[in-house]
Amino acid sequence: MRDDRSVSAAERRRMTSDELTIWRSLIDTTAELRRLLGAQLLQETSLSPADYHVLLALSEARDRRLRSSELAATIDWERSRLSHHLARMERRGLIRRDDCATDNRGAEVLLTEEGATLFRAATAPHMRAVKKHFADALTPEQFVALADILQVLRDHLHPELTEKPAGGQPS
Amino acid sequence: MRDDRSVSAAERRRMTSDELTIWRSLIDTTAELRRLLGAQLLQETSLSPADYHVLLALSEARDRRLRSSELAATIDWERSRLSHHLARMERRGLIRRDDCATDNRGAEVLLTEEGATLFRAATAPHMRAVKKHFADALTPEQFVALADILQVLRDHLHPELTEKPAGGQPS
DNA sequence: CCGATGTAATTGACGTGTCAATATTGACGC
DNA sequence: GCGTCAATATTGACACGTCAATTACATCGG
Repeated sequence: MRDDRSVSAAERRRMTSDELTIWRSLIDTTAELRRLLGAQLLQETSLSPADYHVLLALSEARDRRLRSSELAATIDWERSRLSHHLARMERRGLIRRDDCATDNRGAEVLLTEEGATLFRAATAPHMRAVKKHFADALTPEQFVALADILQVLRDHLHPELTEKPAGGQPS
Repeated sequence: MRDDRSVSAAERRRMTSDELTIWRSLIDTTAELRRLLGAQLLQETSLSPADYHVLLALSEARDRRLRSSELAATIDWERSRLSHHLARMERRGLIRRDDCATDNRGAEVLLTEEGATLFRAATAPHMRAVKKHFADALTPEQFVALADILQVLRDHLHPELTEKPAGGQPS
């Protein structure tokens, strides 16, 4: 019903300077939010946002351990990036890498006690910071609008993943 | 009239899991957009987003030259970051650094012919890419809503810069 | 069993960003 | 002029990210 808007009309026009301004504002504002929250996280917990992301995935995994490639898939990182980062985290004692029992190529990444403790201690302050600098600024209506906008942007980026509106709702 | 919303009510509640989801979606989606457009820019023009940002500021400057610190202020970068990046750009012949005539401490950064040419060639493809992956996805109403949301977020980040709404409403 | 092919994970090189030192020079008071 | 302090710009050390090899093992056809 609105599927064809993005591929038929409005394709030939140039981008408005207003639209460009909003694009830059989006990039700049999100960058500033990331910097602010990242710096605060690092200062209060000695964990970088990347550390936090890895620890979050590990702490939610069964037995707090994951194959390296599953971890990469979970947080949508390139393997190489993860390898480098795990090396740094291992040096700091946040995680450990064991040889995998069922596949001698593989490694299993697991949370150390220190990693788990640091992550637990980081969660609440980080949530508070996100609330303070992001969530507290917006009205409920704005949250709805933003969620809608982000959904549209993601669908536009991944047209192949967009569900056909033909079938019914899952329960 | 709505100034006190952010400092009085709603301060004690915890953040909703919906709000957290939207936060993560905002960070992830903007990151993906940056990555996609950055990769495309780099591939088509051999300019990184950072290069582009620097060249944009320089090409809009009087005589296509700026004091290093003014350039840093214009694009809101730390001086050190700019120094490092200018060194890399100078190595590639995109810019040059001359001693400043009026202040022997300073340096003036200026666009080379090659830098100017590359930047001109990069502009149109980059605009097209932003339009394709961002602007074409949103309705006019969504642009308005997004601009509003970003304004609120920026005001929330910089309360000191927010104009007093003392005067009457604009029409 | 063996060789070709594929997959898991790591490594090295290099561009990028931040922070904490540096020089070096201007500006100001005396 | 001279000492002090601030401003300009750079540098070095290191964390982070990407890309292109590389290593080591699994898998499969024969």
